Amino acid sequence: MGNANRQPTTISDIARLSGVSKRTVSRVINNSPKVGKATREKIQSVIDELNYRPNAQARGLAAGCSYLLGLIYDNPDGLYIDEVQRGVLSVCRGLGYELVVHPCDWRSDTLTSEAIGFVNRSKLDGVIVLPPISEDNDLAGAFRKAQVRYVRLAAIALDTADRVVIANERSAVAAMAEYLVNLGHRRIGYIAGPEGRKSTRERLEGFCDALAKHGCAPCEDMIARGAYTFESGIACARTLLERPEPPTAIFASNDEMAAGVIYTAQEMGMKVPGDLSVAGFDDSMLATKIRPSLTTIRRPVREMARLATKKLIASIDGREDEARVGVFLDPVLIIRDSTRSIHWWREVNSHPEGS
Amino acid sequence: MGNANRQPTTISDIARLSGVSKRTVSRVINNSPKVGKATREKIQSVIDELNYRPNAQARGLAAGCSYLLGLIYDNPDGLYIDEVQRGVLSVCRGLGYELVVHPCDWRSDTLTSEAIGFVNRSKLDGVIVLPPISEDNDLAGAFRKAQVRYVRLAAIALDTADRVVIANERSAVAAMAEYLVNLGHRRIGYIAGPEGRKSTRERLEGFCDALAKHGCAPCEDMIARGAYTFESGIACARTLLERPEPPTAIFASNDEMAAGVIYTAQEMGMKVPGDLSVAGFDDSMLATKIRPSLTTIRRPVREMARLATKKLIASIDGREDEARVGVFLDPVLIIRDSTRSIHWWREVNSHPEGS
DNA sequence: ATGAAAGCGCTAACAG
DNA sequence: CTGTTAGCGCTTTCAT
Repeated sequence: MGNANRQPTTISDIARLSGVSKRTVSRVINNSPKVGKATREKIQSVIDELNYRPNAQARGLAAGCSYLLGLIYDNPDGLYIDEVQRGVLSVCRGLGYELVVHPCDWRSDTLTSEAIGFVNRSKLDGVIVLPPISEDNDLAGAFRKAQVRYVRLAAIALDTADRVVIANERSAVAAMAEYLVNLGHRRIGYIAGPEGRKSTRERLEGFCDALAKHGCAPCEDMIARGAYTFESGIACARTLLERPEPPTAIFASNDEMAAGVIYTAQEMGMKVPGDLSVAGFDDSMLATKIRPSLTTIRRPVREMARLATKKLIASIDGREDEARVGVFLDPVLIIRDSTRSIHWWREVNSHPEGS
Repeated sequence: MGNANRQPTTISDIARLSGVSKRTVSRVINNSPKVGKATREKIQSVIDELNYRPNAQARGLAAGCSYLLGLIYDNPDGLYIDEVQRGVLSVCRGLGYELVVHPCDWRSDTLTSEAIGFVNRSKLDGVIVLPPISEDNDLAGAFRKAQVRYVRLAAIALDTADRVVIANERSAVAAMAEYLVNLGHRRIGYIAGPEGRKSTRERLEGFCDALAKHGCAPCEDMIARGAYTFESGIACARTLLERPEPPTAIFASNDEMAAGVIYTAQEMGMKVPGDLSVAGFDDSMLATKIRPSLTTIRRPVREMARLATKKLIASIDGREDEARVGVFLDPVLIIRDSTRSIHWWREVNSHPEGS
């Protein structure tokens, strides 16, 4: 009160008003243990009273860091991005980090140099990389060479434990396969994502392996290749359903395509789930807003983002051991109205007999 | 070549290697005109050769800026957020600015102090504020008092021209009203958003005024109050459709609620658009993925974000006149399959007779 | 047109 | 436990 100065408070003000040196104030700011209790409290009270906040630029310049994290992605799914950002920020809060976002073009030849430039320009302390860019090992290599800390979100183990957080999609799709088999389905269609992504293969293999394990011949001609779009879901559904022996269930590897499948089936006069069970992947906003609501798989996106951020900050702080804990997170199978037992009126026993 | 040093190049390196002082290098970096042509070229060549990039932290600390913009919002719609971010970044690119994101809680009592803290901590050069927080005049006032530059995205003119970009929602909903009237509808239901937001009122008034202008008694008992959710759309639709004289068309003030209306109508055995026309607002991803596809209104979100960013940076650069140009952007009416003439088999003449 | 020198606000040896 | 003293890399008066 009184000196309502326009100039923001600095560490020198705090030092002067507390009757100590800047060094000691600095210690309090940085939670150094080597400060007397009384001194610390005195300083803290002055800090609180003036609502002092250290200047991150100056801090960074002196300490060689920025308290800035970066988020690098080329993913058209705004909901996924938003979810990740909120997860990241939920752990940044209180740790004093801020998040700088960087959507970019996966296919650009300058992806790597741009990414490095992004990090250097703002002196980012670390970056989190989202799929599908996270699958780019060249980029990861460039980061390592440039001494840029990073953590990737992925579906498979493509880096060391301190640099990756993995949604165990293989086990998730396996659970889906089992679920469908237990519902009595034997002819099960699969709509894959675009080629070239590792997670596409991971989901497909995981699904087929699980089917095989349950005695269903791996689904060779029951596989269609989509593009993660509604329209491609329609096209693939048509292909699958026009076969002489059409599937009784279709698992599309994302919700948009699954929505396309339901639409197509209904257009063709089939009832979902009566004549055809349909399942998706993502638990997107679509899942509960189409009829029937969609059985799907939900990745713990926000949790993954939180974990990735914790790892990254642990690594920045030099707590390398902590940066290594926790890698795999399990997606969960969400059963809604688009799937049904093939003989639902008979009450199928759904206990798996093997294992 | 040769001195592949791990230390990043600094301005001093450039100065030494070019045989000039740091001051002159600084002039070149900042495009000062007062540098001899020969000197400039010499320095530039050294800069290029070493691929030197000035340290943004140091630059900011010395110059009192950060080349960082902030984005403040409390909006659950991830797609909207993502769209805005991409818009903002598309103009940041090349101007050397980065974007720091800050989702927060609208209702928190500490919203203002947190927002100011956010800006001060990272010494942001300016912030863009999204609805509904952008409607908070206390926050805006606090920003002005704290000398924080900002631009708000909004639906009404709640600030000076250099501080706001407006989607003309009033004219957009008026166009929708006109469209529905021209289809022959007279009993038109309206599902409003939650109270307390100015844009809620703006849309409602704009719609009713337009109806009145076309001779439809303003829709008093045809108005239901939703919450921008699918479920609330269902509830409101039920209310509206169970009236003795149900509407022949319903305009829901966002797509989610419109989807709920379509769902409910179909549940009740009505055909959309045969028995009931339905329209939404947002052109969300839902719009093309439900059946029938949704007639709706699309705001130029990305364009608004771009314009807001241009204004903000113009203001930062002191080009105040430039910061004032362009305020209103027009949403567009998108006609799909969920609306139809009330007498569609008769070929209604859709030319408005007034005007 | 160019340079010398004083900081921006903070951290970090290195004493004491 | 606390203070002194240099910088971090850049901008910016003020001279020349």
